[in-house]
This record gives sequence, structure tokens and C-alpha cells, in this order.
Amino acid sequence: MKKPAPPAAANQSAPTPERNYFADVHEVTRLVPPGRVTSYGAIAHYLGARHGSRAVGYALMAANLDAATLRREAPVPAHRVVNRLGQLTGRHHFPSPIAMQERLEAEGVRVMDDTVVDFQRLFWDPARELE
DNA sequence: AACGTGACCCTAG
DNA sequence: ACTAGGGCCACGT
Repeated sequence: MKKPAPPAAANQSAPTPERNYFADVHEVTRLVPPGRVTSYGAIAHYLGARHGSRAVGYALMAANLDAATLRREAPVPAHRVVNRLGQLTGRHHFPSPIAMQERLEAEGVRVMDDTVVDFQRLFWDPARELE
């Protein structure tokens, strides 16, 4: 899949400047296969490395809030995004603190001590897989 | 407009 | 190996 990474230079006074950014993060996240995981930094890097990794988490939080508010299945598999060490640092932003781990385990991903087991092997890098 | 905060990451000491 | 500090981007006061 090809992705028109919006450079930070595209800082026009658009009606919804952040919509593209959120949409991009969500789109990439949707491409992470079940049973695999990626990291905030990997997504940020794929989108052009200009986006801070923190902003990726912000976008995912928004996705989760939308899902919770609309009471429907999360349109974005945010549980497949962890930090660079494989830790489930975003678990407290799910409906339940254990929802993230449960979703991962339901896909066959084992989690121990808030950390993905075999993270290196399950890691899915968009820059390498979508290239 | 400046400032603080946050699901992060890299580089120096 | 461990800890600090700075850089990164979006958002709410």
C-alpha cells in the first residue's frame, strides 16, 4: 500500500488540519496483521519521521475514545501498537486496563508483565512490510 | 501566545 | 548498564 505521507510542511490552514494526521495513523495501524505488533516509533518513522512518536499515541487515544463513545467495535486495532520495548504502555486508555492484553492474547500474542513475549519476532515494521 | 502534558525515542554522560 | 536531558508533534488552558 502506498501512503502519501503528509510532510510537516503541509501546514496550511485547512479546515481540519489534524484529520489527515489521525487518518494516516489509523490507516497504518489498521494494516497491522492480527497476531503481530508494531511500535509508536515505527509508525511515526513510516509516516515521515517528522511526526513525533508521542503524537502517534495521541492519535490512537483519539481512536479509542471515538470507539468508546460510539460504543462500537474499535475501527482501529490500537492494541497492536506498543512501545519500542514491547510494553503495553497504552493499556490504561482502553475501556478496561486489561482489555489490551486480552485482545492481544485472543490473537495468540502472549503477554507477560505488560510486555509482549517474543516481541522481536512478532514485530511488524510498516516501513519494511509496506514498502 | 506561551506553557504544560502525554499511549515516545534517541543521545550523552 | 542506568539515568538525565533534549527533541519530537498535537492539544488544552
